[in-house]
Parts: sequence; C-alpha cells; structure tokens
Amino acid sequence: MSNYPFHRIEQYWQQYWEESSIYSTKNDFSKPKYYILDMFPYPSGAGLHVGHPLGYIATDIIARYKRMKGFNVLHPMGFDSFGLPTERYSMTTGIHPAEATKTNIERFKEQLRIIGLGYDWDREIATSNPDYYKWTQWIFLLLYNSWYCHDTKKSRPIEELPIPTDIHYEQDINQYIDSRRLAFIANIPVNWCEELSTVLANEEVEEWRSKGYTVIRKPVRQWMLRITEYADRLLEDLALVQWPNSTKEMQINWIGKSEGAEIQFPVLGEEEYITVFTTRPDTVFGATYLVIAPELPLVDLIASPEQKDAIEEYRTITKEKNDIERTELQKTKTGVFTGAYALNPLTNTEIPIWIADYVLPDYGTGAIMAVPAHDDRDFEFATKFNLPIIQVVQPVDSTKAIPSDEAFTDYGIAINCNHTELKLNGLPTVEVKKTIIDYVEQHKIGRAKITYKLHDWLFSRQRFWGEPIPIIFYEDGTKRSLELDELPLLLPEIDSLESLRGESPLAKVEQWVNFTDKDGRKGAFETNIMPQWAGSCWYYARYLDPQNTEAFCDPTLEKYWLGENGVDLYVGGSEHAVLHLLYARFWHKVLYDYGYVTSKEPFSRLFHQGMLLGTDGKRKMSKSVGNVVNPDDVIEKYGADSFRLFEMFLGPLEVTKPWSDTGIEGSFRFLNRLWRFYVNPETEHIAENVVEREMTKKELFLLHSTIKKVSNDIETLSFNTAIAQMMIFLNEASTFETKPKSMMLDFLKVLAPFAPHFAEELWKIYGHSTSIVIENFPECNEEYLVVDEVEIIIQVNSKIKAKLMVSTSATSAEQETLAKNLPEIAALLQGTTPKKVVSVPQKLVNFIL
RNA sequence: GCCCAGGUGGCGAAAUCGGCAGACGCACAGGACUUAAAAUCCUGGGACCCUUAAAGUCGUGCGGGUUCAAGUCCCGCCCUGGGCACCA
Repeated sequence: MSNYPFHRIEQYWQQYWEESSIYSTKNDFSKPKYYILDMFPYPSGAGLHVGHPLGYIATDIIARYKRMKGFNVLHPMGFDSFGLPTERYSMTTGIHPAEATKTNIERFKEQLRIIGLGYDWDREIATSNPDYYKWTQWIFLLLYNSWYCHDTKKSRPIEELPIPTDIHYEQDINQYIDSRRLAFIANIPVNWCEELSTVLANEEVEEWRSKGYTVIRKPVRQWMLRITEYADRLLEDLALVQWPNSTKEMQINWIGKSEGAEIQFPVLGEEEYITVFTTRPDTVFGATYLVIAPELPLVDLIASPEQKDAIEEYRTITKEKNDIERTELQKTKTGVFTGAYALNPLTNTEIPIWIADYVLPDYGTGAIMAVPAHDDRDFEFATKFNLPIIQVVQPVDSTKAIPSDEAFTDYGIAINCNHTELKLNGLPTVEVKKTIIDYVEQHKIGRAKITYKLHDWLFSRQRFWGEPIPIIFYEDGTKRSLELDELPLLLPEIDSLESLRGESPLAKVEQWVNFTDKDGRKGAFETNIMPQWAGSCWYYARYLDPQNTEAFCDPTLEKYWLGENGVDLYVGGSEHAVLHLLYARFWHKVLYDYGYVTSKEPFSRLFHQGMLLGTDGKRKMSKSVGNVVNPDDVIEKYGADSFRLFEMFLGPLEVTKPWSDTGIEGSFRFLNRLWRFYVNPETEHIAENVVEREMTKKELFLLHSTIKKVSNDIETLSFNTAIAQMMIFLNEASTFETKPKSMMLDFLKVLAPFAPHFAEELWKIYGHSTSIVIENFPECNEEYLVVDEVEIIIQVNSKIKAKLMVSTSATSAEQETLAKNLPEIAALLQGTTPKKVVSVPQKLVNFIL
C-alpha cells in the first residue's frame, strides 16, 4: 500500500498560502489580539537541526488554534543578525559579514518554510538592518539622555536633572550630568590579550591561554548601562508575570538583593576609615580582623612600608587570575597582612587589616569585617593565619554544642557582646541586628544598607559587527549625542575585515571615524559598538510596525498589540533565563517610564522548550558531536506534517529528550491511516463509507471528548497528549461501519493546527474552496460528554476483586448494595461482617474485613 | 557547596481531587494477506511463580511514615540533568 502523496500536497499548499498571503496579520482592532512570539534565531552558517524548530512548531500550533478561535494573531519571525561568529567567519573568509548574514538568513527561511510554519514574513526584521538598528541606537540615546529619579522612581529626561547648588563651572556640571546618565563611560577591567591586542570573552580566555597567549585583567574605557537603578523594580515586577518558577528564581538570585549595614572602622594612625558591608551587623563583636580586596587603592594608603613588597607581589598574582581561576583555586585561602590596624568601633579593640582575593572589589564596599566564628570563609582564613576566633552567637537550643572545627552561621542568641551602653547578650539575632544598626546610625559610624549582586551592564564591545554607538567626541573634549534625524549612524563600507583586526576595528577606518559637524567643529565618532543583546532587547515591539520610519513603533499599534499584557506568550530556551530576559525587561521599563509602552512587563507568559538530544539519548545534538539530524532530510522522507506531529509527540515540550529515527514512523503511519480513513486512496475521493447522517451518541461522545482534550492541551502546551487523543479518536472511529460527514469535518479542524497541509488537502477533497486556516475551531458541547453509567471497582481489603457498571446517579449506599450482591464478592464476604466499608460514588467500594 | 528540575516497562512516555499504574506511540513476538518480502490488517505483552491458564506474590530511585487506599501527601537518603558559585 502506497503512502499518501505528501510531497505534492505540501508543495501545493505552501505555494497557495504564500500567494494568498493568508498569514499576513491585519491591524483589525475589532478582534481580541493574541501576540505569540518565538525567541528569534541567530542566523549561523550551520543551518537548523531538528532541535531548533521544536519551539517554532509549538507556537505555530497555538497561533493556528487561536486564529481559529477568533483571535487576531500576531506570530512574527526575524533574525538576531549581529554577532561575533559572523565577524570571525568574515575575518577568515574575507566575505563581508552583511553578505554572510544575508546568505544564512535565506537558508534559515527556506528551512522554516518547508516545515509549513505560518509566519507573517511581511513583518520580518533583522537586527543588522539599518532601518532596524536606527531604533536600537535611538533607544540607546534615550538611555544616554536620561537619569533615574529616586523620588518618582522612574527615568526622566536629563534636562530635568537638578544640579546641586555647589556646582558652578560648566565642566563640573557636565561631569555631574554624565555621572547620572543611564548610559555612561567607566573604566572596567576586561580580559585583555596583549599578543592579539584585543579583548576576549570569558569563554575565549581558556582557548587562547592554552595556545600560550597571556590574558590579564586590564581596565578599559567602556560604556555601561545603569541597570542597577532598576534592581528593585525588576525584582518586584516578577510577581506580575506568569513565568516558570525556576526562571523567576534565577532572576531573583541574579539580582541578589541583600539587606545589611555599612560600618566604618577607623584605621589606626591614619585619617582613614574602612567601610565594610555586612549582612550580619549583629556579629560585629566577633570581628577580629578586616579584609580588603587587593585591587583597592586604599591598600596603598594604609600599608606599612615593610609590607609593601609582599602586597605588590600578591597583587600581581591576583591580576593574572581571571574570574574563573579566582574561584577555582580557592581550595585554600590566600592573603597578606598590610601591616596596618583598625579599631573595632564596638569592642574598641585593635584588629589587623589584611588583603585577600576572596574579597571582591566590586561587591559591597570591597572590604569586609571578618567574623571567623560565624562565617565559613573567614573561619578557614583565620585558621590558616592563626587569627583570633570569638564566639558571639550561640544556637537557640543551648544544649547543642558549638562546634570548634567550623563556623556557626545560623541565627541564634547573642553572647560575649559586652558593651557599656548596649545590653545585647541573650537577645535573638534579629533584635541584635536592629539594635546595632540603630547604634551605628546614631553615632554616625554606619547605616542600614541594601546591596545587590547585580551590577551595571557592560554595554560596549571592541568589535565591528554591531550597532555603532551614536556619540561624537569633539577635539575640545566635549561630546554630543546624535539627533534623531542623524540616525542611523551606519557602519562604514569596508572591503575586508582582515585589516581591522585588533582593538576597536572601527578606530582603524579613519574616513569613518573623523567627522566635521554641521557647525564646522571637528570630532570623532565613538569606536565601540553595542553588544548582541542590544538588538534583541526590544525586537518584540518592532514587529508591530516594522516599516515605520518616524518611530520605533506607532503608539496606536502598541496599545493594541502589546497593551496591558505585552507579549501574550513568549517561547524560547531556558539558556536565556537571566541575561536576555533581564536586559529586555530593563529596556522595557525605561520605555514604560516615558509612556512609549503600556505594560510594566514585556512578556506576560513565558515557556521554555526543552533541548533535543541525539539518538543515543546522552549527548546534546550538535555539529561537533556529529549526531545532527537535519529537518530537510526528515521532511523529504516523511513530509512536514509527520515531522511536526512527531516533534510534538516526543514528550512534554519543556523536557530534554532524545530524537528517534524510528519513532517518526509512528506519526507517518498515523497520517497514512487517517488518509485512508478520509479518502479512497485509489480515486482520492471521499471514502465510500462516509455518509450524510446525524452522529450517534457514541460518536458525539468520542468527537467532543477529543475536542475538549485537544483544546485544553493546546492551551497548556501539552501537545504530546493532544496527539495521543487524536490517535485514540482514529483507533475508535476506524471501527465504525459508516462515518458521518459532520464528524469527519470537525475532526479535520481539530487536526488542522498540527498537520496543516494534510488538513487543507482533505478539506478541499471534502468539497471546500476556501482554506481551513480561517475556519472556526469546533466548540466542545459538554452535554455530549454526560454518561449515564460508569464502571467502578470493588475491593476487598483494598485489593481489586471485581468491577461493576453503575448508574452515575447511584448513591454510595446503592452501589454498596450492588457490590455486596455480586456473586464473587458475596462469596468472599460469606460469614463475616465487614469492619468498615468505604464507598466513593462513581469510584469504588472497598470492604475491610 | 548552594539553587532549580527530574527519577515510572526493552525505549519515548501517560495518569484532574490520593481511588483499576503503564493511555498513546516506538521496538518486539505471533497470526492473516502474499510465490516471497515490504506495506497493511488482527492479536499479544511490567516482573515473578507455573507446561499453560486461573489464582497468587511483587512492582513507579532507596528506607521509613500517614491512610480503607500512595507514582501522587509527610520525613530521611541516593542518583541524574541544568544553573550559579568566595556576594560578606
């Protein structure tokens, strides 16, 4: 028996859809909207493997379903087309990145096309397109020209920034303004490779080191974005979104809000103070030494002459460690004494000041008070260097011994906290904390303080293939941002990237960098570019209005398509759980502050599809492992509809699962069986046993329970069970002698979102001249699901002994009587009276003997 | 080390509220059709015991507990995957 002609069918309908523009989304405000979005891909040269379309097929099914349910559906696709891999490819091949990008996008689009995904390609965007990055630059300038107002808790135009009265000179004013902008310049250490004279990404460091190059941490002038101003809002507004809990938690941890206090420790013999941050101000009585990050300039001020050499040596070693090594090598603590002492302001005792790389310069104040008795790291350090350990907290349960070989880090009861004014001993940790914060605030030696792990976003890259930063620096040292009518600031036309190797490729294109302004002043453009995250931070808004040359997006369209909810469903990998999703939320909130967007959050519901493993079920599908399965080959062999069904049938969308080359046979068989169920394969006409008649009760039950199950499962993205139900439908309906046409048509609509080409073809064979895409999805009628009899189980001592059909109206007493009278049960109950009988209506009867 | 997710047949998996564990599919076995094979259709299947069947016993990572009843709830552990990692 031959297979159904999927090649012919799929080709025909893909062409039909394109020619009829059936997936083109209209701005029809009379309908409720549904905005469903995929994380757009980076168009790499490798093309797609079968793991990539997993999420796209899922959103395609939902988009088709929602459209059939009467929604105006927006389901667009585009490309995140700036990025390092293309730049590297261009360096080695000499092919211009724009050229390579164009080729890759075409290949991607073709691969997506043959899967039968109903994207509205009229709305396609690419982040490397000047019409697009004009607006990425515009949003950057919005940030640059904004400050964060703590009174109104939002960003405001920089012109509205109040200048402190004690600042008079223009230069100082400008400096002050720059210090408050949301986009600002700072010197930040990066992984610097001298031989390559370039900055390396963290993951590149290992690669070049192993080739014998040296990589050090070196401060470089960088653009930063002040995302930390939004830390609290980013944290609080997570309550507004329907996201996987794990993702929310990762963001919470990333933001890392911790409440504590800053306390000042005066340095003996100097006019200096060391300010430390601690989450446990209650343990200050146990602080027996201080530790400062070796990088801090403060170290030079306080170090005693005889310790200077040792300190310098230690600093050199620290500098050569990158972040990874600094953490990996921490099996044993290292550090050097500075020779200086500080005064513990509560105990009035002298304590030594050390430097150690376990204290990080960019977290808190870069200095800590070490409390070895109650902190694991301090304990380890104190043990190694023989520093005193003083217990100041004991467990609430005083019978528990205080271990001597480790720190007690839990909350408890204060001990050994002897102070002339404060009575602390015996108080619980929470109260001690409060008392000490009050005390240090009163004496102006400290304050309550909230610290975040989140730091400002390093926003510049010393590369070529990205958005230029639209800022001009004049020869006199002033600068200005470009005006909207000067955007986009285009990348220069270049022949070859090869010659631009090194720090900031753009700096080498002199005719581009040097610039004479309208007023004749000479200046130079910023030569750093934006990171790949920039373009993906706001692309969901551009799809609403991709051709707009006046604004990033029309406000009326924004109100309709984004509105209160933002994107209704966002589907993509969990590898973007923190960075992309946090950065995009940040930009959205800035746009919100200016009223450019209506919702506080960009993505109201988020779903992560799982990874696809190779057929061995162990390793991730990837080119380097060599276990890649190409969708083109699968589609060639089985057709796009079988491919779509199988991808969704593999298992729950969110879990990691292996691909199976044989499993797809099952989906293919299902469609072939359906084909023969609907048509006579010889004539390709409606099957002879399909008749015009009313559905029987049994048929109505089967059809409507299928409609219900599939609808519910699509809403929760449980496609595997939806497909299982459709298979059950076919298995049962195949046993019917004749099949009512109305049932056949309704089931076809249920199938259509999953296997659209297949459904279209049968819809046509069944006499329709319009597309099934625009039909209404069948509604489940609960009346047909009402049954009057149900099978219950009869147990004796909780073991199943019999089954029984009872009326759905049977009471527990009635079904108990019926059960007792069953011959096999009566036999077991003979001569005894059950101690207890559990009878749950429509479930079971259990006799306990 | 910390956080998150998960552990169910040979395999992918299913199982609203605690109520028949293993739906649906793959692979496998037997049968029908065929000269034969493929395709298709029908049948079977957790394990143990047993010639077979019935009956019985065991069975959702491991050990306890709650309950008439536990994959599902509680306590303790083991393992796998993902993420973060000296954050004071």
